[in-house]
Amino acid sequence: MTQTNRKKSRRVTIYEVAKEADVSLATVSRVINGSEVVKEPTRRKVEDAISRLGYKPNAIAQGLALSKTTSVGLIVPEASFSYVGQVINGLLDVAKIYKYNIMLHTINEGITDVESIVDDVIKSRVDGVIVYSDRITDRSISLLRQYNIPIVVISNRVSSDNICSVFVDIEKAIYELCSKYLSNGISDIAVVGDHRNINTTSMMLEGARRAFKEHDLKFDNEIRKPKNYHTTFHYLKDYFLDHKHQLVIANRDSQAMAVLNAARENGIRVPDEMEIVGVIDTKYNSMMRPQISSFSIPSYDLGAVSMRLLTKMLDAEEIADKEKCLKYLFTNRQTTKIY
Amino acid sequence: MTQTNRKKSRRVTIYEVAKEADVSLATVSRVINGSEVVKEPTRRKVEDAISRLGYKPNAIAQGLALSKTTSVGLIVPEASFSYVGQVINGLLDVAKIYKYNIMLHTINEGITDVESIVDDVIKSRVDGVIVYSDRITDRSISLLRQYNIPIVVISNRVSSDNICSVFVDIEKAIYELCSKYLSNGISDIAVVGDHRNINTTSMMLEGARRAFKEHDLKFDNEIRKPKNYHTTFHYLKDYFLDHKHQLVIANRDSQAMAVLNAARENGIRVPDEMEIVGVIDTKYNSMMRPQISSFSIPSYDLGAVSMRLLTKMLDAEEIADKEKCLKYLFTNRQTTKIY
DNA sequence: CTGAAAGCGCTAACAC
DNA sequence: GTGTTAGCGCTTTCAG
Repeated sequence: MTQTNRKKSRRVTIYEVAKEADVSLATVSRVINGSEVVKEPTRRKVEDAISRLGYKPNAIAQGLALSKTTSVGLIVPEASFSYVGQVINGLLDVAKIYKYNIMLHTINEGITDVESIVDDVIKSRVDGVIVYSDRITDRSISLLRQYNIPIVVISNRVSSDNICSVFVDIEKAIYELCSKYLSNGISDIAVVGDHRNINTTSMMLEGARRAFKEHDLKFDNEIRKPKNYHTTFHYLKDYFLDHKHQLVIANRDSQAMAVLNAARENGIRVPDEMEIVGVIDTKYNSMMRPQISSFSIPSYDLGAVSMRLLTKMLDAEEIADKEKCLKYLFTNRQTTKIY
Repeated sequence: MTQTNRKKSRRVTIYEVAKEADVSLATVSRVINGSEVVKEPTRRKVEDAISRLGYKPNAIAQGLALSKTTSVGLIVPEASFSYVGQVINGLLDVAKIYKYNIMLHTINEGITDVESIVDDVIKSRVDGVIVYSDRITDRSISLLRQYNIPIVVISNRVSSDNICSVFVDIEKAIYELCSKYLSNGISDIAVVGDHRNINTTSMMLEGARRAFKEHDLKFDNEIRKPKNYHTTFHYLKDYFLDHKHQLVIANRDSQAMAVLNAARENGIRVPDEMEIVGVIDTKYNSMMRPQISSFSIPSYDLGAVSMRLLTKMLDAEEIADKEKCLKYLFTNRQTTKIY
């Protein structure tokens, strides 16, 4: 680090570099943008000046000049970070590769209304937006679209002019699961509703209904329960007093855990008397005893693929498939006996 | 929404608003910045034009003009999002209030070196930075400081010219815990090392050592184990074959769970034969059976307080205490009998 | 109270 | 190859 001590604070600009290197600012610009036309000696002079001065291009000024910020907005639901975290990790890794920055926004029900987030997003002039929300309001999407900004929606199947989506076919997952159980003569199946993810819940229910219908049965075992773990747990403890399903399907890991704990504390043996399957897989599933069987939604990939898709949209590349459906697996652990 | 349909894409600028309202752009600027000096009728004209055109100020241009972006950089370690998520939530809520945007960066060991992140941060010209990392390199901090950008460090006690920090006194927490146990005649205490958080680990060890020293004992029971849950779990299962501590203290929730599972699967009764305490508390602690006793580090507050502190630094307000130590609590659950 | 004009730091034609 | 210059959209003196 042989950096001259500049006086307090003053950020060094392209002008100063130009003067230091005794060239015009255009040349400096060419160098920092890797233009091929600069002659080698000139380039060296400039690069020397840059490192001598510790110059870093001002992305804001670049953004203004290019009408391009190389940053994308990310909107995620608050709180449920253990799962969303994986999505974000995938997203950031890819963003890094393509040199995009991420502006993070969270939706917390009630407190931050979506409108105000969309407002911030628009003002910040990001090049694109990735929304991970179970229930995007058409309202906010259309607001975003008015500004003609490319959007990728995660976990919701939608697409149109400037919108792509990446998701997992939960309906099919649950359909297959239920079918398998029904074929084995097990038909007392319940699905735990997830208020924070209404859309996912309804996909789960649809999958169950379809499977039941094919077996000439009717599915109507949605356990509608309160919001978070504690209330869910207590609700279920009560509920299981007079409901003993053979299979219970839950969305998030914490819900599956609540089911498991409530069942066992009511003396219901898992998996002998009741089997449990989670949809979302986090590391906690295998830390429980018994370990909870679950689908493994590829959360990291959900993020990575979304970001990659967005970069394509931003480069105006041709997109073969605007609705990308990712594969899931089923991981059989200790709360199931049939699989 | 009575918004005229503008042609594709063209973002409306302050000039267009000015023309539409038949005033100068300076006046429009005054209006959007809430300047008091604009006469009411003029203001109305402008506001009408703004909503008619659906104008949103370009934050990038504002940023350039003001040399101020109203956005802050956030640097967090990758992955461990279930805990970090809470910190981020707190941070975002406060950021929202003070109208700051967050640019999210993650450090993933090996892949993204800190230098390149610092580089991005500087280029993006954020007004300030919040770093949540157990082990900030002095190198990167000093780089940031060269650019004279205010920094808040979470979970590490540091402060200087442009740096503040917010943390929890883990050393004291462990000291108190150990003291209590030692006073009760329990001295076979072990601390599980956390490779991802070396600094935290060393604070834990120091606390233990101090307590032991006061009882004229010497502490040297650090369980040095591999990185993630699975290997930790297997390592511990082996380890517990010939080590049966009376109290085991672990940092993250997943580690405490690994300890619990490994112990029980080796036939060690918890808490009768072995007690377990976690440092970080997440909802998963109380989903385990037995529920894991732990300190509750106020993660949300860690984020919220940090952001608030940063806003003060950015407003050049006087900061009474540059090193903010947050309170913790101990939550007694089912893996301890003494507390 | 409002308008004109000079930047903020950089890019991209367009000259030379 | 390299320099000149006109913006990108907004804020802020400084006049009037």
